[in-house]
Amino acid sequence: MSSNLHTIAPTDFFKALSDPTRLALLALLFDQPAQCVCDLVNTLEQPQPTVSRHLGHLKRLGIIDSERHGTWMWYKMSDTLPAWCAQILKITFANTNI
Amino acid sequence: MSSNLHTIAPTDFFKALSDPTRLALLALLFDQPAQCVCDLVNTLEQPQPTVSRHLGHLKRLGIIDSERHGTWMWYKMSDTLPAWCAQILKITFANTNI
DNA sequence: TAATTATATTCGTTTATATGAATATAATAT
DNA sequence: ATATTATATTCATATAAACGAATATAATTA
Repeated sequence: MSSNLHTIAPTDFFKALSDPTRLALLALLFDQPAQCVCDLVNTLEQPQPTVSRHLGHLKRLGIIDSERHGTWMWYKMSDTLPAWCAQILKITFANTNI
Repeated sequence: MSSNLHTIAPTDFFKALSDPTRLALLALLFDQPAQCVCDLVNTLEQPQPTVSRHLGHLKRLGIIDSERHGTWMWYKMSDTLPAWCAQILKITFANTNI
């Protein structure tokens, strides 16, 4: 057996998406393979601790994953993200201006 | 011209969906034509002021509409709810246990 | 008009969330 | 070992959300 999908409560998922910084982070990670924190900080023009905390929030929920490469931490969408979560993100980014 | 779709910020929409009571209210209203507050209170077994406040929240955002019939207030999904919002609700209720 | 039923709002308080500033940790290079 | 770079965490505080209890409003009926 391989990818057991992570479960996530809908209210937790929606709360994660209700913060502008977190939603912007997900928009950046959704199409790209992976990005390090410093790139995300540069793109969003938000303080590094702010970005780091929000990434931690998304990771604890199982929405994103991280992988260390030297001093860099690369973040990407979780491989085990439930399909309905991915569908919602896709619809959101296709239909709104984040 | 007819139904101008209401616009709604994604973060506001997701925040609305992040509360269990509000999400349960939307699940009840999503398939049914309309329901009065007392029915929603009975179904959810939550205090009337709590339900009323959450309905007010959803209405201010343009997610639901209300219509008075005598002393009863009937609530239903907004006719001008953006399509992407409706899609997200559909996916959510089809894939999770609210 | 008074009483009743249905719904909405206010008030005070609690709990949760987000943030800036500072600091800690972790890996790498010198 | 020290310095540097990248990232995470802590602390204190500010802001927002949610709730129970009480009260107000609105329509209806007697």
